[in-house]
Parts: sequence; C-alpha cells; structure tokens
Amino acid sequence: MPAWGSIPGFHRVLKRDSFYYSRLLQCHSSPKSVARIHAQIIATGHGHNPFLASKLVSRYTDLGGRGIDDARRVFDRAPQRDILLWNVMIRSYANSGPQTEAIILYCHLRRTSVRPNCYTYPFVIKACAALGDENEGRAVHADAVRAGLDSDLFVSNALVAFYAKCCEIETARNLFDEIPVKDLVSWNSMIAGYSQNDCAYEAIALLHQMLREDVVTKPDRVTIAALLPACAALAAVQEGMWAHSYVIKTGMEMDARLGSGLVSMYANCGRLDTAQELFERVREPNLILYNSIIRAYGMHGHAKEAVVIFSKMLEMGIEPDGICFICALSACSHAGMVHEGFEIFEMMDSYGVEKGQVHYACMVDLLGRAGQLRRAVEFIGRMPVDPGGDVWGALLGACRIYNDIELAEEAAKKLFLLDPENAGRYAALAKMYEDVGRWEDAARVRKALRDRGVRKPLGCSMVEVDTEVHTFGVEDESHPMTAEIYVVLEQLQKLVVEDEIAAIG
DNA sequence: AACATGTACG
Repeated sequence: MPAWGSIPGFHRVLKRDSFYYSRLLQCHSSPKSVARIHAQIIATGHGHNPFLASKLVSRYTDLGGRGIDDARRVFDRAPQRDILLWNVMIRSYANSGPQTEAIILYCHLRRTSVRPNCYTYPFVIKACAALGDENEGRAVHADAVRAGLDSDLFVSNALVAFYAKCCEIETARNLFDEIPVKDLVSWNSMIAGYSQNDCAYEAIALLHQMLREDVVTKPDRVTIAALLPACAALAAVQEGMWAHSYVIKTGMEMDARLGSGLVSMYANCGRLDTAQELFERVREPNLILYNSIIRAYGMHGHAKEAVVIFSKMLEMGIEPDGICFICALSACSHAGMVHEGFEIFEMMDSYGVEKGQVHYACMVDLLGRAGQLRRAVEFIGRMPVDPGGDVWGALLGACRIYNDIELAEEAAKKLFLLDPENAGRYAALAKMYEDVGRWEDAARVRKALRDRGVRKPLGCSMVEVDTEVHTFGVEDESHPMTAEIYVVLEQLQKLVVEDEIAAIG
C-alpha cells in the first residue's frame, strides 16, 4: 500500500471501489493495517457494504486475541447483513469462541428474513459440538432438514462429528451410512468419533472398510491421528505399525500430532524404545507430545527419565497443564519417588495449574504405594477440597498392598457413597478379606456389589501375538495357557524379588 | 465463507 501510494497519479488510475479495499485487506494482516484500512473504508463511504464487512470480520478474527470483538463491532454496525456476513461472524465464534455466541447469532438470524444456507449449518453445528450442547444441535439438525440442506455433504459431515462428540455414536453411524458419496472428512469424522467413544475395534474396522470400499479416498494425517488412540487402546501393535509405516511411506512430516499418537501407541504396546526414537524425531515438540513421552516412561517404571524429560520440557519454556502433572506424578508414585513427587506437586501452584481430584489421588497413591499410609490419611485430611472417589480409591489400593484392612474398610465405606458403580474397588476389598480368611465379610462385599446391579468391567492387559489378541485380568484363569502363564509369572516375581534384595543389599 | 486429528490417576 505505501509503495502504491508513492507512484505519482496512482490513485487516479485505480478505482477505489469495494474490490480495491477487499484486495487491500487480502494482503495486509497486521492489526494496525487492518484498522487503518477499516478507517479508510468508513471514510470513503464504503462502510455500508456487507461484502466488505464480511472481509473485515474475517480479517479481525484472524488477528486472534481480542480481534473477535473488533469483528463483532463491524458486524453490529453493518446497516445491512447478507448471509455471507452472518456466516463469517458465526464462523468466527464457532472457531474462536465463545461458541455460545455462534448459537445466539444463529437464533437471531432465524428471526430475520435472511435464510441460512449450506455454509451456515456446519458452523453452527460445530459450535454445538464444541459446547457439547446436544439439544441445540438436534434443533439445528431439524432446521437443516426443514431447509432441505441435511443431505449436503458438509452438513452431513458436521452432524456426524457432532453426534459423535455427544456420545451418540450410533446416530452418528446411521447418518454416516446415509451419505451416498463419502469424502475424506466423512471417514475421518466417523473414525475419530469411534476412537473418542472408546470404540477402538469399530475405529479400526472402519479404516479397513475405507481402504476396501472407497478407492478414491486415501487416508491422510488426520485419519492416522484419529486411528492411533484406537490402536493404543487395543494394544494393536500390528495396526499401529501399519499406521506408522503409512506415515513413512506417504512421506508425511512427523509433526507433534502424529508423534504424540505414535508415542502413546508404542508405549501402550510395550515398545518404549520405539516410542523414545519417535519422540526424538519430532522437530517441533509441544506439550501433548511431552505428556505422551512422560507417561510412556512413567508407565514403564522409568521415573527418573520421566522427571528428567519433564524438567527439560519446562526449561524449553513449554507450559505444563493438568495432564502433564498427572503423568509426572504417577511416574514418581510407581517408582516410590515420594520426595520428587512432592516437589512436582508444589510446582503446580507456581505454574498456575489447578490441583484437581486426580492430582490429590496421585499424591495419596504416591504415599500409599510407598507404605506411608498414615501420611496418606493426613494428606487427605488436609485437602482443601472434599476428597472424591479417586482419592479414596487410591487409598484403598494402598491398603490392599499393605494389608491394612481397617483403613481399607474406611476407604471402601466412602467409596460406596461416592462411586457406587465402580466394581473394581469393591473387588479389591473382598480380595483382602479372602486373603485373611474372613470369608463371610468377603461374601458380604461381593453380594453388595452384585446388588448394586451395574458391573463395570474390570481392567485388563492385552498382548497381540501374531494376529491374535490375548487379554488378561486380575486372577484371570480363562486363558487356554493359564498354567504356563502363571509359571512364567511366578518366575518373574522371583526375579523381581531377587532384584529388590540385590538393590537393598 | 464449509465439516475431520493427539496427551490423563487407580
């Protein structure tokens, strides 16, 4: 702009119509120049032009921060609003928040004579998904049906993602199946939906359906990133390695999104070394990638490494979040690093991260596993918030290790009140009674458990051998090779004990 | 002017 202005007579050749300002906005992105062009638009009498208002709304929103407020001022002052202007303003709120504003604007729009079009619905539905507002989303869906736009591919894809986000995974699948010609986003939305709803098997099955049935649509980095949590959940190392090889084969850059998914997948499949190699390969690491690798070390008992990499992350200036502290604290607790755990716990305040139930539970677990049950109880007593099921559950787990039945009863009593549907914890108490021969008490707990009806499945480990997935639960004797497995398990336990003795001596 | 992606205690 300054360069053009310096050409003599330029302003006479160039007509300063709305297209001129539109182009001008296209090539200027700093807050100052956007504001200056905005002033010019008003000064030259183009302020009433809804097309320019749309451009300004988009531009201001792109600036980030408080830019969206400037965008809203442009929208509010526009003397006339066409559907484009409504759409870009709704889009701004859907993407940058507050998403409730997107919905409020849509409601205003419905009361005008301007008709929403096939661009409007994806924006509004996205806002509903971000808020998890199921009722509003259903209403918008109904509007789209009435407007005859629900068969639009973008609207359908947005609805699939929305219902998946609201845990209506079957509704999502039904809509997905209705899409006659699916595109990459259709497949990605549905695969991601399954992954996020703990339907790991379905996610992987759908990928295979995509590869089999849709010859034109090829998986991209979004497909892979959505698939990886499913591979991790099933410890499906074959599928996970296929995903990894696909990344390499198609020359995808190893960004933090793919990296964190792959790190977690390999860690869950027991391949810590591969997870570590992958972590180092990511050029621009971010918080989530660090969280993944810290958890990976922690879950494999390498707490020292987990803490080292946690410190390295802080040195790099990456701000930790609540999840990051959960990963670091649990690493400490599995390795008995009580002192380090408390240091990290105290750091939460200085980083402005709020301490949640899970963090307190980690600390109880840390003390409890280390055998400091009294200190754990004191810690619970000093908590500034009411201890929840997570906290009592951690204490109960520790009582189980150290056979403190009285304290276990106390913790279990609280758990019955707070978290009556969690079967695994009562099973732990019942097992303790059985260990000391208090069969009647054990039977009483198991009966109470049955009476409550809902039985959450117990946790289990999995391992994939060739093409078969084997699962193992606590006290599980259902596997055809149970006898052999327990022989090996006993050998391992002997090795661990010898190792511990060697470490002490 | 459009919809889809990663990390979480026991």
